[in-house]
Amino acid sequence: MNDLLALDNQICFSLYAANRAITARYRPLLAGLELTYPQYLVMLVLWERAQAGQATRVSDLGARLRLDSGTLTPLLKRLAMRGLVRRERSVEDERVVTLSLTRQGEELRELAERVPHKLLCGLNIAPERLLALRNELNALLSVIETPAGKEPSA
Amino acid sequence: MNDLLALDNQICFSLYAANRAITARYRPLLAGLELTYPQYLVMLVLWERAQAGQATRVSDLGARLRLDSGTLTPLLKRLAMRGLVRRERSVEDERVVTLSLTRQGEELRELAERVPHKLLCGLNIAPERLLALRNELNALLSVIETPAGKEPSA
DNA sequence: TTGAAATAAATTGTGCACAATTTAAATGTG
DNA sequence: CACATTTAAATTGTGCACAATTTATTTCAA
Repeated sequence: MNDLLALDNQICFSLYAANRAITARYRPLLAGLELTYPQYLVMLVLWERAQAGQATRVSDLGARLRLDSGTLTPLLKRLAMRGLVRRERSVEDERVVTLSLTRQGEELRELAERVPHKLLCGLNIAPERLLALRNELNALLSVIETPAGKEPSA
Repeated sequence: MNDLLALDNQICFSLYAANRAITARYRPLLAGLELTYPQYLVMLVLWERAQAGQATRVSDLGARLRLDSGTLTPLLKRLAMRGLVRRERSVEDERVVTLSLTRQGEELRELAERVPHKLLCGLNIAPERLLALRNELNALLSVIETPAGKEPSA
C-alpha cells in the first residue's frame, strides 16, 4: 500500500526535522552573541528597519515573523533586560509599544554580520541549491497563507 | 550591499516560517484526534513499527524523530494517560522503556488515515511539487546531519 | 568480583509557540 | 456626550525543544 501515513511520506516531517537541524546549526554561532534563534530573527528585523529609518511596533514584528504578542512580549522583555532593545509606549497611541535599538543593540549587528557566512561554510551545500530551496519554501508559505479560494492575482 | 543579513535572504527564516505554517494547517485536522503535532509524529512512528512487528523503545523514537527523552518522556506520559500508549520497563534491560499501542491507540489510526489527504486538498499546490520539496529537504537534512569532513560514501 | 565507564530514561530549568482571556486605549455610532 | 466595538499588547496556561544533570542499570576491565 502506497502509505500516505508513513512518516517518510509526510512533507510535514521533512520540514520539521530540517528546521530543527538548521536551528541547531545556528545555535553555536548565535551563542557568541548570546542570542537564541528567535531572538536573532527579531534582531534581524529591528536592524533592517532601523537601517531603513522605520520605527517598529510589536505588531510590525508580529506581521513579519508571524508571531503574536504572547511570544514576542516576553522575548522582547529579555532583549530589553539585556540592554539591546528599548520598549516604549507610543505617545500618540498608548496601546502601541514602539521598539528601538540601544547603542549596544546596534553594535551587536557587526558580530551578527559574520553569522550567515559561517553557517554557509559549515554546510557543504551549493549556495544556489539553498537559494532554490528558499524560493520553494517561500512559494509554499505564500500558498499556505493565501486564504482558501483566492486565485493568485493574475 | 548584497545584504546577507536581511531576513529575506536567510534560508533559516523560510524554513522556520514554512514549518510553523504547515503545522498550523495540521492543527485543526489533528484536533479531531485530540493530538498535537508532535504527538501525531510519535503515533506515526508507533503505527509504522507496530505494523512491521517491531517493538519500539523510547530511544528508537528519539532516533527517528531526532528528539531526546527530555521531550519524549512527558509527551509519552500524556499519550499513556490518554490510553493510547503503554510504557513498560523492559524485563531484559531495566534501563529501557518499551512502548506499545493500546487497542485505542491502534484504532486511532483509522481516523489518522484521512489526515494526509485532507491536508493536501486544503493546500492547493501540485503534489509533485511537494514531493520535490520533500526530497530537497531530506537531502538538506542528511547534509546537515553528516559530520563535517565526511564525503558522501562514493 | 568489584569498581569505573557507558547507557537509557527521567528530571530540572529556560525559552519559545500559541490559544484564550484580560486590560487599556482608541474609534465609531446613536 | 455615552457607550458599544475595535485594536494593541499583556497575561495565563499548556505543550513542546533542548541543555544539563540525575538516577538506575548494565557492561567492561583490572
